[in-house]
Amino acid sequence: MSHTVGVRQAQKQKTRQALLDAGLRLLEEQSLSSLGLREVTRLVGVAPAAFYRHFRDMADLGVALVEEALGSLHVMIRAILAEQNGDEERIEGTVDAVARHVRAYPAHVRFIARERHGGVRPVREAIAAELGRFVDEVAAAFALQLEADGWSAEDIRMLAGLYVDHMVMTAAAFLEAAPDRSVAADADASDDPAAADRAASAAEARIAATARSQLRIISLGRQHWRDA
Amino acid sequence: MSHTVGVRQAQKQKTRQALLDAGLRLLEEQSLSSLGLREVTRLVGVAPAAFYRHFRDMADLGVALVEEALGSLHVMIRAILAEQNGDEERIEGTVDAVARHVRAYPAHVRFIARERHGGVRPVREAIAAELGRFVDEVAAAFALQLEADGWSAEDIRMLAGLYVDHMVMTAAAFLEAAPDRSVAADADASDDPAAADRAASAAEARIAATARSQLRIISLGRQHWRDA
DNA sequence: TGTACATCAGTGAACGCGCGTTCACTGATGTAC
DNA sequence: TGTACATCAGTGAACGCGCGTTCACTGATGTAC
Repeated sequence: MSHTVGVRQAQKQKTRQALLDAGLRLLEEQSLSSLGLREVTRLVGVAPAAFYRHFRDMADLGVALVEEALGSLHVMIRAILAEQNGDEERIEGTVDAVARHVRAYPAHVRFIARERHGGVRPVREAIAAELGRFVDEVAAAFALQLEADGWSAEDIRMLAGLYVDHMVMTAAAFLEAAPDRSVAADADASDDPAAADRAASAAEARIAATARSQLRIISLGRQHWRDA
Repeated sequence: MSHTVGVRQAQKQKTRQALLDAGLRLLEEQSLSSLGLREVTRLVGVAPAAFYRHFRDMADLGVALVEEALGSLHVMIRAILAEQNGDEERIEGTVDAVARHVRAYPAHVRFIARERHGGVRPVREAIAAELGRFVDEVAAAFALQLEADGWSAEDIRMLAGLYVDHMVMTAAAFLEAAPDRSVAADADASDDPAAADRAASAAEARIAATARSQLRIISLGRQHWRDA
């Protein structure tokens, strides 16, 4: 046990993570291109110059956040793809998993939705690359059953893309339904927080129902693809 | 002809439009929450304080841009919905219309894609409201044929939402394929601009083919919806 | 184990700069008679 | 038509402020012997 990783290195990692956490928190209410270095270091409680020991600039921190955010999503995707039930069960499982993921990591999901088309090129590219890997993964899982049905590799990827895009859109929709606790007075309810929660749950249920129906449409289309 | 609108009012409109144009141009490479008032007035060639004669702040200018950007889209949507050909023709017409729209108004499309989940709440809300109106319009057009087939209003809206979301995603994809002329040295080609154009066209054709296939999947799903 | 030196994460002060906002103003346009 | 006054889009100077970046530094941790 004499050589864990070194006290110094461990402390450095802790500071780095604190910077990422602070950045992610501040990004709930603004976009990356307007996030300030001093804002982040102030929230962590370190000197502004300390930032440079960990990141070249804000774009660099953003790319690190992409990896953090989409790494956890890979875990989720694999769990969904592992389910080998019927179509309806897989649809329910997918929408539930997305809903749970958004509840568990709202800030990460918001960050990805916001910066996917945001103003910082390296971050956009990192997200696009990561989502592309996603599509590959989903396509590989689909290939097992669809190749036997005569699907081309290109069509399988097309279908996988549709699924992944739909998941991202559904995640973003769930996010909009979640109550925004950072705002003192909200317009969409009285100042009763329980009522706001109930309204948010109802909105969530509606989004989930819509997402399931849309996945059913896509699933039906997939089943009849080779007939056409 | 003695009373056009008044010289003063016409001049004011011209300045307002110049501010919107300058803002939109600057937003091609950054997001609204980092766009500066002085940046915009500098590009137009007026004093910073002149901004306040037209907009309360940048969020206000952003909301005005939403109306400008999505107003022109309504025209496009109506044209697509007016086509009364077969499924395959409507799919081709839709994808072509999206491609043409992105070519004609790249900056507007980029702005909507970027700020749809961006860091400025009033702008997000304006975009959501406008896209909602879109969904209504598409749903109304679908209702004509689908109600007769036994579809519920809720399911029609669900399907319309899927179409609109797919169109927005396709538009964003076309945008990424377009050559970025603002960057001096681009990584994805030699410094031969014609080669870059050819690469962009190929990417565009690939995106269009994928989008058409995805619309076919959705269309097939729609046809078999009531069987299930 | 103890000592002498190297490393390097984080400090704190300083810098020049561009920002948003305010204000009293100017002078062309509009209006009343 | 001409005159006297009102309106108001745009000016330009000023303000205080927080920003990103640099630099020589400190002192705890790591390493060699």
